[in-house]
Amino acid sequence: MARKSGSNGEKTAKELRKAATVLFAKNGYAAVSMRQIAREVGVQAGALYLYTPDKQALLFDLMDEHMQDILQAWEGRAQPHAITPIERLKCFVRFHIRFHLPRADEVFISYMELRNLTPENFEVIQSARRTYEAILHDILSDGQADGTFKLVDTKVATFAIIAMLTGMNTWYRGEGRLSLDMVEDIYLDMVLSAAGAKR
Amino acid sequence: MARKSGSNGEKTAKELRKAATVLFAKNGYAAVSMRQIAREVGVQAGALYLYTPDKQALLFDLMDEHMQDILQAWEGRAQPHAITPIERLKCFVRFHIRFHLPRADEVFISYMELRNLTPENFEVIQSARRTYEAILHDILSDGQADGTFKLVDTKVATFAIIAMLTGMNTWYRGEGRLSLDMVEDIYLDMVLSAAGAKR
DNA sequence: GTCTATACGTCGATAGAC
DNA sequence: GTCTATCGACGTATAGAC
Repeated sequence: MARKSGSNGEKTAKELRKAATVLFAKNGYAAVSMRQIAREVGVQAGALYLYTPDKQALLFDLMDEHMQDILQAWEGRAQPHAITPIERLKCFVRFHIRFHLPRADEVFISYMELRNLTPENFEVIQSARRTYEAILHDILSDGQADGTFKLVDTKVATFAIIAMLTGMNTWYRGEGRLSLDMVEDIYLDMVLSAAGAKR
Repeated sequence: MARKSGSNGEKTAKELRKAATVLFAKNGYAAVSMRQIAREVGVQAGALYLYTPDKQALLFDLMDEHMQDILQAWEGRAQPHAITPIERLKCFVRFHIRFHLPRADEVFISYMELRNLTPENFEVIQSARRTYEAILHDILSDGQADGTFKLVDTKVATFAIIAMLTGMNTWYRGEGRLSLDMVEDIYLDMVLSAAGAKR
């Protein structure tokens, strides 16, 4: 990375976020130093403090932005109001996969670095996560009520389905034998079956 | 923790492993210092190096022992040879849940601290994990072959089911509204349905 | 906006007394 | 088997020059 000169504030701010995301995901928040991040950005460590009050705020901002992005992306998705629970569930599964897969680093951080947040910051992120889980839970509850789904417990099913879907990030790489469309169909099939819906 | 005097080697060794497990799980390997661990054990930091050559070996030993424990527990489980794929799958799900739930710290470490292993140590742990995943994959393949299961892809299903089951560790606490037996039944139901098996 | 220099603490690991 | 003392490196964060 070459040194910069002159005014680069906006660009540096963006590069800082990107470098921190990559390094935190790869090595973990606690194992990454501000000096490492600065080296990646191409500035000295002290200059980073023009863009973040401290390292903790940097982590929190990355996680908070990620959670806000998810919720906003869901609100503004293409299909605003599917009719049946089964269509809504399909819509959710596709959304989850398509949103999470291209953001492997952000997803990884948001799951792995929860324990490195201060209690106050932790609560904010957890609250956003609960909001997201509630989206799926509402779908399952509605489908359960009208007989579309046959679940023993909708709350457990919410956790199970999200864990199953997010787990894809740990193994899927675009270069493998399966295209994104194929994987999407495979997970759709398993989720609908797990929910007790006929296909 | 009270100070010790006299010969306590064996006891200290065990306490070291326990303290490291708890602290690594709670705060992360990189964020925990040898001094913290020593304080928990009740000795000075230097004394820890009688029991481990360095911090990395300590992490690896914990993870390796955990993986070996899983594999040995599976080999020596009560039901040595179930007949049908469906019974074998039920057996696996019950085993996974019953083994992982009481070992929340070890499971957490084994998933979260992979990136803090040296490449050589990482390969050892990954190999053990693949061995474990192959157990489930064999069951799914056999059931697929004889028509018991209806899966689009048994490899993806292996990842999906393990992620779903292990995800339980992130939310289940014994004090909630659901007993272990109930949760086991809920997950059994979802796994069998996801595999396309009739109940 | 970025640099250099630095304060000050803590880290992993070792040496040698007991 | 454990202690105290210590080494050299590195951590976050700040101050002040340019």
